[in-house]
Amino acid sequence: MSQQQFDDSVYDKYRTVDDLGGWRRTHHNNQLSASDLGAEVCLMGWVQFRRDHGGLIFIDLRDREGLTQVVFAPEVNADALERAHAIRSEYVVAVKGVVRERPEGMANANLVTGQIEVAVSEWKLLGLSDTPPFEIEDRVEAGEQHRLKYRYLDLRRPSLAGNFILRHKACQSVRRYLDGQGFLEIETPVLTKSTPEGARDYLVPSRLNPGKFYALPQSPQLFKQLLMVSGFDRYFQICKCFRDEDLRADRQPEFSQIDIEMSFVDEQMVQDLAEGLVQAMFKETKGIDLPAPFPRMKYADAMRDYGVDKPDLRFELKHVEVTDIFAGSGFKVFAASELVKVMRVPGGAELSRKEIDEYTKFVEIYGAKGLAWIKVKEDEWQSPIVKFFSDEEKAKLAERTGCEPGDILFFQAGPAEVANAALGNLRVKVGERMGLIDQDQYALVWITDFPLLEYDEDEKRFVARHHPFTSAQPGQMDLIESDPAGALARAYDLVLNGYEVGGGSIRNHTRQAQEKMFAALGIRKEEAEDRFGFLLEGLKYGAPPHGGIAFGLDRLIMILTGARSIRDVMAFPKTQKATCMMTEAPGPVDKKQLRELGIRLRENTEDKG
RNA sequence: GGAGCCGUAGUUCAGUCGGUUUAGAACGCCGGCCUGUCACGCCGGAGGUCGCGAGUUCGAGUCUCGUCGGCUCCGCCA
Repeated sequence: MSQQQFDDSVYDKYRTVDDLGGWRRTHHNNQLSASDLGAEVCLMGWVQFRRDHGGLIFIDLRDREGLTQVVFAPEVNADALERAHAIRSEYVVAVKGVVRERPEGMANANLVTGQIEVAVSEWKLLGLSDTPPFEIEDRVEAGEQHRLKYRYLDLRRPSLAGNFILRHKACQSVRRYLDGQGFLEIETPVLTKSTPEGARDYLVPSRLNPGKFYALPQSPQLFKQLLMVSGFDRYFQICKCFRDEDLRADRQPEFSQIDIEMSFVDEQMVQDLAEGLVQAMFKETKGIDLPAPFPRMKYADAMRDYGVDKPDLRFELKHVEVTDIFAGSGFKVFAASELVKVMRVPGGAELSRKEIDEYTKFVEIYGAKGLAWIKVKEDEWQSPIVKFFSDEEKAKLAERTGCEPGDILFFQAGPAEVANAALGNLRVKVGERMGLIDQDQYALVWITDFPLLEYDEDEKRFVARHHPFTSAQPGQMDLIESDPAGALARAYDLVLNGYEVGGGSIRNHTRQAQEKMFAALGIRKEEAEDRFGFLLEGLKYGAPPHGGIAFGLDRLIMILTGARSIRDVMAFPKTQKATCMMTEAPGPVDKKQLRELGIRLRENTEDKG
């Protein structure tokens, strides 16, 4: 018999109750201390551990707050002890008893309640439990497959439960802070209109309008802008957003956003507000005082120094551009490249050949052809490529990088996009390897001055880098036509430890500017009217200058809790194939439902009913 | 759309070059003993479609192909 079994008779035998019988819980399991000695208390919770000594039984009783040891002793109630032999892991019990000090030397320093125990005078079995499919403990991590199928059990683990307690506190701090700043919390529709520009939409068929579909919002962007036209002045919402794209450790198809929009503001005002919000969140969840203002970095500088637009500033390892040094070099690989960058890693000469080979494989993921390197030794440069360099090139390289014996230099050469991505991501990997990352540090930075547009090779047109409602920087509106790639946006991202945790912009608040933007994106007038007509219409009637920001709540909580995945801060997350292991969503639907919606499935598509 | 890692007892894993018995360990589970444990301890026990399907081979947990599932990443994510 692998699983413990029980039937209805167990309820009778151990006197399971159907209700509380008037019992009232007096404390959570983290609350009792030496100051409660002698108090008569009633605790309820789940059985974490049972230590049955025959004549004496200890149970660690768990609830979401913590553990308390309760003891069944014959001198207190022999009958209660006798019945307690049947208690098993995860049974739900209620106990009544007196708080008493543990015997001399028996305190448990690992437990908040370790000074005391509750001597059980009476207890009730409130619920039985099968043996759980995995042990509900922080020490043992079950496979994700099991954890997601039995998510409600996984959520009992203190570390995971703690993530949600922190998440709750963070949300409350946001609401308190924004309320104090004069914001109104207003809800926007979840059933809305598909505006296929950007991510794929989740579609919802309309029964009353056969052949037509709602879309779930990728963000409440247009609604919040129109709330500014309404005159609400300052709006926020903690809302679900939906994007039908592939998943990552930090990306789920439905996720939560702290969505903010403000009227009569510029970039500085939105950023000031955002900094105050993040400060409040850190203070109230972790007790951390973040210094403000957060540093600013231009997009172009981030790309130049770090190769990515979301640099992890907990450590240095800046890139150095050396394209010019090798412009006419005899080393053709470098000479012919659009961009040549070097990353000096202090002390990196200790890296083994095996590690360098792994890094080479790593950068190939980003399209790099290879990974050139130089180990700087006292009297020589050890490297497979240095023999191709002239003395002048070597001298300039040494001067530009400031390299010293014991360092390693990593090179990337190629198209700028590839070289940046490869060396930028390698930077993080090497930073971890060299122990440069302080896990307790929170490095925030605003990335500003993004390009407004970028060329999309697949669509053969320019697309908005942020979104099409972002305004161009003052005086740059005309660039949209003359030099689309050169125009800068009034957009800003907030980056925390290498994660984009927020992004926003000042919007186009005139119809003219917005129409010009659509034109630059190759969206015809009729098309713009069809898709965004309600926005353009709204902008006709006195739209105030406005802008805002949206924070990725899940990512923020992930970083605050130190979770490795966004899934660990979402109660019921989806798998990489966007399915739910617990409910088995998405699932087939009845033919009747489809008929009502006017939808017919392809012959080979699975259905039922 | 693509690349990589993984799938063996309820769970977490080990399983060497394809060959030694009945595929192991730990935890959990079941039974017994136990009055100061706290991941209690001691004794005993049960528990396996090696994800699934083909193939190679005298012989497959191990090799090959396919397939399903989980994870990480590239593309994608205004």
